[in-house]
Amino acid sequence: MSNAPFAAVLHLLRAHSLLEERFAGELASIHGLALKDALLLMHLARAPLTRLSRVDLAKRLNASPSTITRTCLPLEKLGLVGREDDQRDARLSYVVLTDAGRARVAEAEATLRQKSADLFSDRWSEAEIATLADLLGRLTAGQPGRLS
Amino acid sequence: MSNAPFAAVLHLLRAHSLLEERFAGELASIHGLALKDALLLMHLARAPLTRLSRVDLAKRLNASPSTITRTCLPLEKLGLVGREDDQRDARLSYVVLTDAGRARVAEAEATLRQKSADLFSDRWSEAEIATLADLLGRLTAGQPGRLS
DNA sequence: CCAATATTATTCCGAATGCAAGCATATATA
DNA sequence: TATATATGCTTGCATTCGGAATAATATTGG
Repeated sequence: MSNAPFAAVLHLLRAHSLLEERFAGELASIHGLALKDALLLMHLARAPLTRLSRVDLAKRLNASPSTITRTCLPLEKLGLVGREDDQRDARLSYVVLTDAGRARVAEAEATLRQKSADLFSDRWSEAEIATLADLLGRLTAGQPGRLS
Repeated sequence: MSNAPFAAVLHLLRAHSLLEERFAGELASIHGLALKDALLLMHLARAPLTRLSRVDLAKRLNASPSTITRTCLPLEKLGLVGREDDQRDARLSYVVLTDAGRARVAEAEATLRQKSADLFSDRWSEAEIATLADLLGRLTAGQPGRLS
């Protein structure tokens, strides 16, 4: 039996811890956003009309609807997202990115890009990074919530 | 500017969500262990004398010492781990794997290996899986808490 | 048209976590 | 030796999260 799948999973779990440690702090101190906040805003920024329903956000973020509700509350107070009711379905209330939110997520994303680059700055060739991105992308192919 | 580092990070975050979703449920229902419990036991199983101090466990699991204390409590009640005081340093209290813990972690690890293999059962060559494991391993090289 | 079911969002509650504080012990320094 | 500092662990507190229950609305099937 091959050991590679198990090793890949264990290393992925460890790498995730590393990312949280390296990214969360600076993202919060510079932009006032938790990593999950930034990901939420990034999903909005990439959505048509820069808005999504809460269940849609929940699926993309692998979170429960209650988490989305609570996560959005502070973002609303900060004026980064707003609410829009659907004309045809009174149950839906979209989370929509405001202009301030658009600006903030652009800044946060720039920081994330920079820190992502830093992560590979040592002993990584461009081809290796691309291979890693490709393989990880295949792992989540067909999943909702792809964020490119 | 290359987009590969950012794509790799985003895909890694997504892949981690996928793992949690696919692994946590079955691991809990079959073995009565959360994923973090299993990882803790696996670290113990690989340690000399199958025991580690709590701060050591905290570093390896990227958790706070208080989390380790509280995580170990139920495992103690289940008889999977025990306590051992250090002869020379009265501050230390090792978490040591019991025989029951050794058996349980072996079962859980077998399940994890199987589910890891399942994760790549479609459209993945052995070489690709090995490459992914290798690249992820390089990402966490030099970090504490490597688990192979 | 009406009843049954499904969907969306929110709130409540229990579980898990980190930080800060506190306690006990060990090490370093004067 | 005596004091100051560092280390290991635990506990209290605040925060975050998911699941269940709830409420409002929509859809489906008779």
